[in-house]
Amino acid sequence: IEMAIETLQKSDGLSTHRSSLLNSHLQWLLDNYETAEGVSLPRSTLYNHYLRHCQEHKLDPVNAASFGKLIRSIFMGLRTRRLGTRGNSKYHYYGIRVKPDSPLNRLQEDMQYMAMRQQPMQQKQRYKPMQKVDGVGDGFTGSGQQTGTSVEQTVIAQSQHHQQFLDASRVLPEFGEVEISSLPDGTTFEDIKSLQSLYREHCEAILDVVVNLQFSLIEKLWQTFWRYSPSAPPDGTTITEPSNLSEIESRLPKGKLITLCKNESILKWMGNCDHVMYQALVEILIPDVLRPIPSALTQAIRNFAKSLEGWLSNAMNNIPQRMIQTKVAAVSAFAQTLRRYTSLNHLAQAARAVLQNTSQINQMLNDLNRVDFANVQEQASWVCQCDDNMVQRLETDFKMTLQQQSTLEQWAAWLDNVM
Amino acid sequence: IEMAIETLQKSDGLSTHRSSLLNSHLQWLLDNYETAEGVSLPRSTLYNHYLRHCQEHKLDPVNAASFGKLIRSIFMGLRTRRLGTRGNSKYHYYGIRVKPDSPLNRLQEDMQYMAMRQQPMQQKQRYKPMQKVDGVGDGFTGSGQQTGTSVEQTVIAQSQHHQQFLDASRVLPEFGEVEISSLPDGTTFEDIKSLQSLYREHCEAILDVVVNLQFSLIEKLWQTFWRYSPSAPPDGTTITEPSNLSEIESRLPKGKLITLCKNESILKWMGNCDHVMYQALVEILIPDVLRPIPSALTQAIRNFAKSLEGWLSNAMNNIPQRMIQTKVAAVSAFAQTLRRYTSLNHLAQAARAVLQNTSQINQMLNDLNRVDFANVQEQASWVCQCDDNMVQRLETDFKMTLQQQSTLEQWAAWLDNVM
DNA sequence: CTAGCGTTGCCATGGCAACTGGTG
DNA sequence: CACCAGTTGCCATGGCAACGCTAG
Repeated sequence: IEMAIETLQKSDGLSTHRSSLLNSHLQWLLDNYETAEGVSLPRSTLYNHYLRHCQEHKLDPVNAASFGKLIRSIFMGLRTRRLGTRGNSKYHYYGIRVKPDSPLNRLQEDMQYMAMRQQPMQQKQRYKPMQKVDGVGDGFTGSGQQTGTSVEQTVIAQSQHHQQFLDASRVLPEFGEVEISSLPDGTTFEDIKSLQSLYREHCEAILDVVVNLQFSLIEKLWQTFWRYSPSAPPDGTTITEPSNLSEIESRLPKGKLITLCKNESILKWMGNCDHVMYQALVEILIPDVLRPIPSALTQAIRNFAKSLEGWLSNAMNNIPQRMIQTKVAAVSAFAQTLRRYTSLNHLAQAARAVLQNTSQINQMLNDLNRVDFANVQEQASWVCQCDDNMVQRLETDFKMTLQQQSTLEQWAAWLDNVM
Repeated sequence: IEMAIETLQKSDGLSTHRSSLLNSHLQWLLDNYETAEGVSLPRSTLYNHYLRHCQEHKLDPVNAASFGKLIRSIFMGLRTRRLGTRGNSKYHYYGIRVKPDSPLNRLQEDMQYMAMRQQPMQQKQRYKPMQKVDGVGDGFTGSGQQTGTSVEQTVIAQSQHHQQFLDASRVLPEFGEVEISSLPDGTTFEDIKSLQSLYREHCEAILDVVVNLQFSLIEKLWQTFWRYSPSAPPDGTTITEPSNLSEIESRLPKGKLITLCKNESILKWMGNCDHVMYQALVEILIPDVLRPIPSALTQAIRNFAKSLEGWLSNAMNNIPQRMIQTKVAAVSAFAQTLRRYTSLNHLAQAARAVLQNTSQINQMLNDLNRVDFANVQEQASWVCQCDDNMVQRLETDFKMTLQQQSTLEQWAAWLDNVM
């Protein structure tokens, strides 16, 4: 609103000679961001958006520090905060947000990752608590404040955009049948059939929400399936999903479920199912340990992993111990795997950075020596007794050494050899 | 003086429970540094001193930022400056210096380097301008201000400390004889002998000052040898070294020197001598391209290299062109080599840092996985169908992969193989 | 007068330690 | 109450650009 004034003032005061460049950046910033109280945006996010914008428009970007100056000169009164879990704090601009109608809202950094995964979105309406999109980001968006970029929001915006289908029933391998020796007392073969299909659908629903990264919905799914009834109903539990619950209850009453849970064969079968499902989930969340994963997603996954065990054991509070133990053990292993994979992924990214750095330094070295070689050839007569031919051989040799990603020690050996 | 107050106040206000630690650091700081106007100290120097002090006293050091707090709480009113040549600026504390009587004055950071080079010091009094130690740091201590750490000062303090001998005549290889076909007009065989021995001594003197890193003295040496007489004597040239000059003049008059300089054989011979000498100098300055060299020394060497050509051509202003050209070409090549080697050294250090970083990350990875393997073995039954044996084999395999400094790609292959 | 260079202001980012609010 | 974890103040370091001086 009143920023137009600042804008003009700024662009007049500073640019004049390179106004085209600055104005382009400026316009883009004004088009996509606005001041807003109480919200913050990670600096890196903003800067990355800017870098992408520059790349797309073939502008050469300024560095982060200068970009910071620009931002602060446009959006006055920005404060700085450092948010994130302990030891992972990131710098944020506090007092700015992406404009609600900005294309950046659907082109978040996670997009590239989600796009690489071929498998968005579109949930089948199954036994899933109906929940508003903007009511979800409750427990796992970092430390819980509005950072302006919730993974779930992003992803969901995307799913609405892409409208692609992913059929959980196709992704999730078959579960196999219960191999039961004798029916438990008071149950029929039909009940077992019901359990099988119900559990299959339950697992597909879980897979659905995981595909959509709506991790927090899992808790509700579990509670629904395991007929969770809080020992002391805390507040007005607005009868959540009566339809789903009653449908489930009609297909397999809670009593029978509990009976079946005590059966050894059922236990074994469900363990196998979980195994299959969790493997599928890992595949979905981290299809390739080496592929970069946006840190927001990593964080979300780790928080997810942290919550899993608690959710499950809580949801199953009325189920026989044996079953709880089996399933909680499985989910713990799953959580552990998620933690391990995200750690590995993180390390892989770090390692990649370091290696690229190495390459860059080698490249520098190479360049430096290339430049020098002209000179070396002049000096050849006095530096050593070698002729130009020799020097060129050396050069080739050197390049080869570089290309094979030589370690410093190999390089030392090479130098020793030469000098 | 009035800092004792600050001291007590500080140590009372802050420490109380870990007073021993703080007081130790504090006492050391107060013993070795004092506020002083108009001088600055590189922060890294100060911090390195501190680190050494901690190492020697088995105290665990605080990080640079916290150390900064400490310093500023003790020496009030420190300002910060960034000094150094363009692109090489370093942060300094402005308003503090090493106490004149502090042992740090003779134990500067360069010591470790000088100690590694086995070859200090003790100059033979040859045709070298007598110069006071504290009058030397004129042209190459960075940007010339008093940074409190002149390489030359350091080195000389050291030489006085070590009192070791290095005989330039032993380090410098033999020069060989002049192979002359016919004596130039007006010269005798004796003159040639004189030139040979004079030049040999001259070169040994050069080697001496280079060993002592007193680079700025070289100019005077050249001027003396080449009978430099400024076209317009600028100011009261207080008859510098009349003894040396007159001795040289008596052994080989300037006229004969000039005559000899026109002789092709002499030219060739002197070129060879220079070649030998410069190689020796390179050996002395940079005996091992891969060994870390303190940045102050690198900088000094580079400045030295920058000055060389100018000094020589200026000193030889009364000498025949042909000789000047030959010798200036040689010294240029020498300067170029110095530049190249210092660059290489710098890059080597950078590369080493990067590689160590890589190793560290690999180490982390290794640790992480080691921790995990206990867990993995529990999970083995469900994560995959492999038994513990298999897991252990994997672990070994993984370690091997790490040890061979695998690149990320190799590592990727390994992971692919496993997962 | 211009080009080069040291210096410095402003911004970024990151570590540590102190503070603080929620939790067993 | 102790403890944990997010937040923030203070300091470090480093890049870029603007400023001012000096030498050609």
